[in-house]
Amino acid sequence: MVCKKRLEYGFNGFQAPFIPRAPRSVRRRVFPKKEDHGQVCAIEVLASLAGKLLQESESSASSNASEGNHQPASGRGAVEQESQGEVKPLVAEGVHHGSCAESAFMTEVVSRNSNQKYLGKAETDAVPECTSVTNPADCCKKIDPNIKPEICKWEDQVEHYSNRLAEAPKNFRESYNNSNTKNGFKREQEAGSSGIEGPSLADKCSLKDPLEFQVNSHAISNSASKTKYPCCSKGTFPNSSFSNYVKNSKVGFRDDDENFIRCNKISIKSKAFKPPHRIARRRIRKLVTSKYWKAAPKLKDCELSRSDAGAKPLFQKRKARHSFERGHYDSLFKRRKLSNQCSGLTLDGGFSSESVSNSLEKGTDGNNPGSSSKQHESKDSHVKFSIKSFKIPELYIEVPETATVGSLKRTVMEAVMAILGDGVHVGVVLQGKTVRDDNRTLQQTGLSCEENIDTLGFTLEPSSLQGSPPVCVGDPPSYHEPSHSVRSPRTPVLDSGITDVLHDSPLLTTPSNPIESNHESISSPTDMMTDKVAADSKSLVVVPDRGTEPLAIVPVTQKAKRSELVQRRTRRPFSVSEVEALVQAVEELGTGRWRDVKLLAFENADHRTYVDLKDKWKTLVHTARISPQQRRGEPVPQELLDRVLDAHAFWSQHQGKQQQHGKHQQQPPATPNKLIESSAPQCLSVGEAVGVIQPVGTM
DNA sequence: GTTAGGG
DNA sequence: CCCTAAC
Repeated sequence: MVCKKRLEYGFNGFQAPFIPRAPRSVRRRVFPKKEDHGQVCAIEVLASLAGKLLQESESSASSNASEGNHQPASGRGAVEQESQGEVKPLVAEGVHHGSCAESAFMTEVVSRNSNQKYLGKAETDAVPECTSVTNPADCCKKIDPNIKPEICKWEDQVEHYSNRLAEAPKNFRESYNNSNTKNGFKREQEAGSSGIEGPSLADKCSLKDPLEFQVNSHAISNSASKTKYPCCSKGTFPNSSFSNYVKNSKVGFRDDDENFIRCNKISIKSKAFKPPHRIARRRIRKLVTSKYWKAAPKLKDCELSRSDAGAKPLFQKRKARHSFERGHYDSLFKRRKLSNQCSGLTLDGGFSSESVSNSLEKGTDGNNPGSSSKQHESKDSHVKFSIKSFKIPELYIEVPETATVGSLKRTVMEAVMAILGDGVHVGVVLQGKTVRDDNRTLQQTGLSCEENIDTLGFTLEPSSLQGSPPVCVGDPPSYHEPSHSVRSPRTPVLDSGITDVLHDSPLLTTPSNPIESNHESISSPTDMMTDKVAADSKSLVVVPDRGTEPLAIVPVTQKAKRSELVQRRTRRPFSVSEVEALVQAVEELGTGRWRDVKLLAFENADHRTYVDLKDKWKTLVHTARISPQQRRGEPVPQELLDRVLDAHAFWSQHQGKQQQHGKHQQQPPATPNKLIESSAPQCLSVGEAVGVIQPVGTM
């Protein structure tokens, strides 16, 4: 009996005050091509709001509120939901995650110019754009009509730069290296002169100014990663407001500054573009200090801006990295996988969470914190809902007694993300029945009458639920990335999924964009959620041990293990120049000295470990041996492959490991002719070799 | 911490 | 790329 005693937790739901925004990688799956925007935003709006409320009112009484359990309503932050989402979709989509809901909310509220109280804190955190508009109503007016055209332009722009990026990744690197830190590919130039590179790097460089590039790329990255479009036209914000915006460092939409870059051609140092959302996250970061936090964001940052050239901070702590992205894939996979395996459901069918209770409020705000939702019929016939939180009910997890709290958190997080991973829709339940007709008005539905308040509930429904089996929490086999073929071959730097995002976006059709910058949004949801779970322990209910009951639970030990080991690094195909450098280094140092190879040719490419180089060499050798037709990925010049074979043959037959003997060149069967020409005197001692090469790329 | 090799 | 065994 290896079975350890396990603790089962009935996850009666937890509050999700923050926007459980899934990482892009997931989001793209979550909202693929569908017209989900409206719904998505609805969730975010609601969730965001809930967050606000939660923050303001410490009331925790609602934790386990189940259907019908309504409590006094909070005085602030009611989400106004019009008959049918009007402004919401577009506006919200134009905003960037974290602030999405808020801003959407704000916009809506402001636009209506009513019920200031609803602004509450959100107001200050929300973005200023709309406030810069004299007449709030105008804001929305301007937004809607302009979005389309803006999108188009934006698209063009994105594509434009995307193409430029795609065609000159090395140029960028060079530019970057030349103008910035010492980072870079030491032997880039050397490689370029080897003839393998073809046209000189400089020639191909179409970017005159590195700065410009950075700014632009930044803009691109933002847009690309978001797959969203500007919420306001350039005409919406005067420059002044922009500068203010920057100065004040308010939480806001990144789109805004991007808009300015794009529309007004303002040349600002990239520094000025510290993503507002990052600022926004600050407060979150204060609350959540997870290891995931520290690692992921920075990592991404670097990867994005520095391409594959030396990026110091990269991969320093591989183990510590937690790419939410991957985790999501895992979750997704898990979910799908499990849904087929588990007979017992972990999630209450349909995931319908009566996590949102509600209450109706009359003419005035009750100001009673603690309610999950409130309904209010105001004079202007607006029904107001205040949803304090959504809960995910019926989530069962099981962990060993010896599991750590951290693993518990992760387990819960994974379970939750598995659920949210595919995207959720908001469902409305009235009197126990799901209201499916989206076209009915609240009035028609009976959502405007007090009598029904007690029986009104919002649910989170997996977008892909439709008749799908229940979701289970478990630990599926390791996740495998989709084959590369699925991905755009033009995504050289990161395959973070942006490509897919773009593809999936009904609004942006840019083929690909190697840049991504939405890092911080990647891990935050996780942490927030996990953190929340921990904090709101009330939502965790220990479920009596059910013994043999097949709850489809998987030992957390494995899960934990997986979670902690983080996920795969983003794949980063070697560029030809890198291969060239690798080949040359190996020619000089031989195989078996990967660390030296690394130091020699990839010292500044922190994302390439010596193991990577070794592996690459391995694949290179393999590639060189197979027919060109069987090769995939960026074609490696035959010349290089030849050199690979030569060098490999040479070193493999010369105890390559310690070419120390200095005499190993004594008639190497495959005397690497090229090896000789290539600059690597076979008799060169390590020291010499290094001495010769080291200086080359130093700069 | 490095290497070598299997996965 | 990851993971591990074996230095």
